[in-house]
Amino acid sequence: MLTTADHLPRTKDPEATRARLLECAFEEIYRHGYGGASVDRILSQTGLTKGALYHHFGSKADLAYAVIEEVIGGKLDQLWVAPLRESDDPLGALTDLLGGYMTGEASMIDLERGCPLNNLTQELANADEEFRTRLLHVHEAWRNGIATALERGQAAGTVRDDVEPSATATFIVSAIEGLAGTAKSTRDLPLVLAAGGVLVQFLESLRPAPTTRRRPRPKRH
Amino acid sequence: MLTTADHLPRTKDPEATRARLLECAFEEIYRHGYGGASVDRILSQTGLTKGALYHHFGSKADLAYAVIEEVIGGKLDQLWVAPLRESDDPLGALTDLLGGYMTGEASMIDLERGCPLNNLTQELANADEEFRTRLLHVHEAWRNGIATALERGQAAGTVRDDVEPSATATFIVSAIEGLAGTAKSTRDLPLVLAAGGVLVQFLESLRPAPTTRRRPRPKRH
Amino acid sequence: MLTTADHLPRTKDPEATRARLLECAFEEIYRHGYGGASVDRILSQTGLTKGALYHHFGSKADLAYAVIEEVIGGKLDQLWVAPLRESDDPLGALTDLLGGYMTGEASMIDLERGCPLNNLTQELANADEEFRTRLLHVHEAWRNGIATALERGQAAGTVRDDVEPSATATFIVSAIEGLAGTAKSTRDLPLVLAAGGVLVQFLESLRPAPTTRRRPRPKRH
Amino acid sequence: MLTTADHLPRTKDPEATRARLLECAFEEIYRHGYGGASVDRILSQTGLTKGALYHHFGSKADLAYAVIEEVIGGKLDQLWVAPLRESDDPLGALTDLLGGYMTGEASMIDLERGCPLNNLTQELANADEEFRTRLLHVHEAWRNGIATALERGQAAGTVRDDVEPSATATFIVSAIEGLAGTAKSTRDLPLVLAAGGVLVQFLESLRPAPTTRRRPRPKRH
DNA sequence: ACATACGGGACGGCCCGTTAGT
DNA sequence: ACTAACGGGCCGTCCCGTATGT
Repeated sequence: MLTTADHLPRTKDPEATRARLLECAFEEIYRHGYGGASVDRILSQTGLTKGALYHHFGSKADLAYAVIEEVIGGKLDQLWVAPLRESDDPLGALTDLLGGYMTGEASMIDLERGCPLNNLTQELANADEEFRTRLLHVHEAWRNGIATALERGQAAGTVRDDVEPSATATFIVSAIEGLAGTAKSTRDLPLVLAAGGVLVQFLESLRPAPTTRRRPRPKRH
Repeated sequence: MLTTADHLPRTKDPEATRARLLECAFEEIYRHGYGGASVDRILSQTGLTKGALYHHFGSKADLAYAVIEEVIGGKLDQLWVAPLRESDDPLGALTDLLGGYMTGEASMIDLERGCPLNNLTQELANADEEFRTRLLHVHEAWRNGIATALERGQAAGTVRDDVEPSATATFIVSAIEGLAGTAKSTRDLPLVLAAGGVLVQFLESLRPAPTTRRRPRPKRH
Repeated sequence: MLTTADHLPRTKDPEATRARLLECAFEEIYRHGYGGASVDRILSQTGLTKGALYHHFGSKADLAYAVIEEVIGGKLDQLWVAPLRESDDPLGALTDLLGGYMTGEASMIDLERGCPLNNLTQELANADEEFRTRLLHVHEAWRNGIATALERGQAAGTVRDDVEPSATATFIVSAIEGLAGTAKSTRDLPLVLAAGGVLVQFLESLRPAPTTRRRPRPKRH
Repeated sequence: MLTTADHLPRTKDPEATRARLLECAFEEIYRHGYGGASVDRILSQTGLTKGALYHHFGSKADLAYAVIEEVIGGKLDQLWVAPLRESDDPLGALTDLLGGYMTGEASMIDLERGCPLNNLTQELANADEEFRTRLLHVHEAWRNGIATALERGQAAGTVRDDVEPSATATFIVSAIEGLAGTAKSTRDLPLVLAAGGVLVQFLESLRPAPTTRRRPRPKRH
């Protein structure tokens, strides 16, 4: 019998259990969708059993709600919203994010499985009002993050004044989700990159026309 | 007109039976997705039984394959591809289609249920290779239709020469699908219309710069 | 239109159709048992359809009845009963048949699939009285064939007089069927041959004790 | 004896539930074969539901595997193998077993339904390799039990030395199974008893020839 | 906090047989 | 004599949730 060492994942560590359930549930739902996700499969992967799950979450739906808000919402904020908060050049920042995520590995959107947010939205938005609300909040956070950044860009002079932040942000988000869907169905990376290039061109077109003087090309770290 | 009304659902009319199955299956899948679609529900709505379905289609998957190729592919061609085939001004035609479908009733994309093609793509593209292939073909027909129209527009002088038809067509399709997804989750028609307006602006930006003379604004029927 | 040549398997040749159905049905039932036999599979192998089958046979059971009586009964008579009819030395004849069939290829009993008669008996004898009756008739024909041959052997002096023909014939048939079952489960040909050798020894033990003179070893063609 | 009668079917008694499922499944399969056995019928007889079965056994096949190994294997060992283990006179012991089981009620082989082991072997041996393996193990246990007993008999002088234990045991098992099949199809008890008498005669013929003294007729309990 | 046993329902597959038609 | 469309039912699988126990 050990005297201490009680900080390790002991048999009873509700916080860690909950986190493991959330993570595995996210993976399962990402792969198979909500309807296709199997509670038993999640359990067998976590090594837990029914009792544990239904202790932490009231139902499969409750589990999915938490996945949407905590896991997906968290990842989206970290990947797409937070980077914009610090920049005065939202268009450049978005271009960087697009470039990084489409080619890189740290993206929420992978080529084969699409965007988890988009996947769930397509599957559940019109089936269950509760789901739609939660998904909507995540979407709104995304749109608002971009819209706010665009406004800040306008204040900083890196975005044209005649750009409507809300509509444009909505369009940008829609385009990104659409590209993710295209990636998922085609699995044709060059094609998606080319289409992403068109999006970047669109973003560039939102910059103020270069004055006769110098253009205030902002820094991109 | 024939004296005997032989076009009515006679006791044995395999063609009509098949068509009814396809139509009901499309509705069911549109509403609940493929996984959530219930064969029994389709049957009870058509008034047919298992035997009939199993005679015309080997499985639920076969039924869905036919829905994708015949129903969805057919509607998409009719709504989005055919109208472009006759026009030399693809940007104007697309603008009209967007305007008509987003506000109108004849669209494949309704506000609450999204785009059936996109729905199925999100659900099945990475789960089943067979499905992905069929969905891909429909997607390609759409993209190719737009790309070809853009090329024709370039030849006719209504589209800038530096536009890459394939990448741009892919982007346009992605944006449309993305807008449909946004519509589905927000159900906020004004917001979607505004974002659609941004897409229209983008399309306009693909027109050749007006020469010193006047631009040959093409007719829009 | 041909003037003659009407003896070829024309599109309508009920006799040939019936025969094809019987043969395919035998194969299917042999492989999968009666319950596991699929009418549709039989049909697809014959190239015929439901209508043809149910024209010739009233039901799946009727088809199986005909298989039992005509196909199985026929083969059994040809393989096990007819050869005994011409011999005055049933023990020698049975030994030859055993040797030939167990090693040879012309047997009704193949190593992997067992004896079709036995298979059906095990499956159906206690489930359906109608089946039991038909199977019983075939069994009786077999037993009677051997019993009669034993009696003839007794008259000819090649079989001991204290042998009870009926009981002994029943035992012999049982042992053969049992060996077939063992073959089916073990697929161990040497083992089955060895056990068959024991049966042959048993048969030899039924010969009259050799008199002081010479034994009348009968001819085996 | 415990004060609390905890051996009664409490609300949760997985062992008893499993046993009930096995017993009912054995009966159902005995009556209808594996293919004809209905899971729902088993459930309705046990009073349990799908969930319980699926918890204890992964599938209908898994249930049948357990029936073969535990129920049939157990009964066979108890009825045919164990009694031989204590005897130095296997031929006498087998004769007793044959006599007792063929007329008695405690037999695994009843007149109408045949031997459950044989039934399953005929139905499944060539259809499913997994089944064949399990059935083979039970068969082998039976054959080995008799073969070992014959060897012990040879050592004790109750069995002729020129008897090949393995081949003879295989033949005996085959003959018993064959008789069971005959019983099933004829339902003619006198006939089967007479044929069984022939088997007994064969067994007697395996005894050593009586020496000039008297044969040490062994005790039969 | 977590495990095991179990309830109960719904779904897709498949199959046998009939009927309308040729 | 034979085809093809269709009826209608049953089966095994699987799944989510609860109840009981520790």
